[in-house]
Amino acid sequence: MNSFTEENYLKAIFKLSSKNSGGVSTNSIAESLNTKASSVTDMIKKLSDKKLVNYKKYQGVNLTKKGKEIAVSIIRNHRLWEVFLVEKLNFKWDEVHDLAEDLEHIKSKKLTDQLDAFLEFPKYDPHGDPIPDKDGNINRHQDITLADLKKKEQGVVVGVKEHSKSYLNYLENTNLVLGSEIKVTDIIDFDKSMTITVNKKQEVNISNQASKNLIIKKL
Amino acid sequence: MNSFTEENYLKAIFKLSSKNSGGVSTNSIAESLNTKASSVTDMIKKLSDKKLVNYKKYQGVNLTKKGKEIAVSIIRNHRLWEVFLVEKLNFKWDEVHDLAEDLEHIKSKKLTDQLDAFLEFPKYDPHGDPIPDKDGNINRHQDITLADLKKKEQGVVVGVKEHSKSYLNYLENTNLVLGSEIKVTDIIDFDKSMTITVNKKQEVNISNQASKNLIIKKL
DNA sequence: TATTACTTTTAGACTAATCTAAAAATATAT
DNA sequence: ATATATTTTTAGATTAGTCTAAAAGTAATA
Repeated sequence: MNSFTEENYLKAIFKLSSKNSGGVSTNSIAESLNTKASSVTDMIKKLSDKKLVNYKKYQGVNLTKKGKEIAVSIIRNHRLWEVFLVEKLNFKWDEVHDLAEDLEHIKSKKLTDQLDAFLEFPKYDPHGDPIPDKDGNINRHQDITLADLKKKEQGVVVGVKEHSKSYLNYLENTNLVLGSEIKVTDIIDFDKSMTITVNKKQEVNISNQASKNLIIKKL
Repeated sequence: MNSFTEENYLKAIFKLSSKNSGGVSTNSIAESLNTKASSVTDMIKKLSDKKLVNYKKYQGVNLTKKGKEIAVSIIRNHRLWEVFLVEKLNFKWDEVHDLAEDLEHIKSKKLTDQLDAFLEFPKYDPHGDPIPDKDGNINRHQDITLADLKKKEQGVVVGVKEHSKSYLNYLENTNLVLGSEIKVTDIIDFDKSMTITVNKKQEVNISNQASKNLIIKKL
């Protein structure tokens, strides 16, 4: 069995390696787990002994098949619990991350699969992140953000790239939730900020930093 | 914040002190947690420093008010999760203990209370154990077991004193589940084994060891 | 290509929780 | 009441995960 800590390392490595190709650096892992590079090196050695990562000194790491399977199953747990918390227990989308961070480590295939069934096999979590199925297949959506849209183009909000409470809160207050329809009415050349219409009624200004993190499906 | 381990000690002490009065002995804690007396002594010192138990060397321990509150809240979590697993996720009553053992340590008052509401404020868990309410009040039921009944007396199953998979399994196969009605038709003097009628149709023989662990409400 | 800067690893120390073995305290029994 | 048995505590080690500081390796730059 693997400890919570080991699982968190695997998850972090999985997320980092889907961003950039090549080996995942010690420093980037340390940063994403709020720990020190030396701790990461120690843990990497341990995971390497367990054949969960491939590792050559100074060359960064990559998950093995087995390591990837574990990472994906934890992500599946995490996202299913988030759906549960929002849909069944009336939590807001900005409140569920930390709890899911704990719940995800409860290891029971049966629990996960029954929860999945109870929730009627959701495909996305409350932030639009795709939920891996029983077999670990992930259904990623296109990586287009609001910032990629041009003047007069339209889209629907399908996800976020940033999960901080403050960002999610801001979005909710602006009615920019999953499913919201957006039309770009203007783009300021200077700072790339946008004026958009939300759900055909509300006019909103949005900074480039905010629009870059909002995943959109073009209409 | 307290570690999972500390919480498990508090829970064990709580359960042991409700059985016998006076200080809970080091050995009994060690036995109930499958650990060694020396480890218990160490942990007791730590809990004592945190003012969660009262401790005098060689005299056993007792929970302080604060320690008791923590223990009760963990038990509340445990039993609510058991209800969830059985009622919503279709687990059997003999499958839920170990999972609840993990889930109980997720510390969020909001999560617990919302779960309670979602389950419509259940009073008992799937084994008939009472669920403490928001304020920690526990609604214990009378401690009469099947073994206390005399010939021709009747009762309803309201709980179990033993939670092992094998015992619960045996009960289920004999239709001795919560709510089953029992009439004692015969008691063998030699070994105190009983012949009983379950739900007015089924005749069953039950050993004293088994009947002593079945909590009954007399009819 | 040498020097500087940055990243990664090693060495050694710390904390939490555990263990074994031995010592100290308490309980039991002749 | 004294010897014996049992329980509890102490002392010292071990393991997982972390840290700081220093050494080693890699990358970037003049």
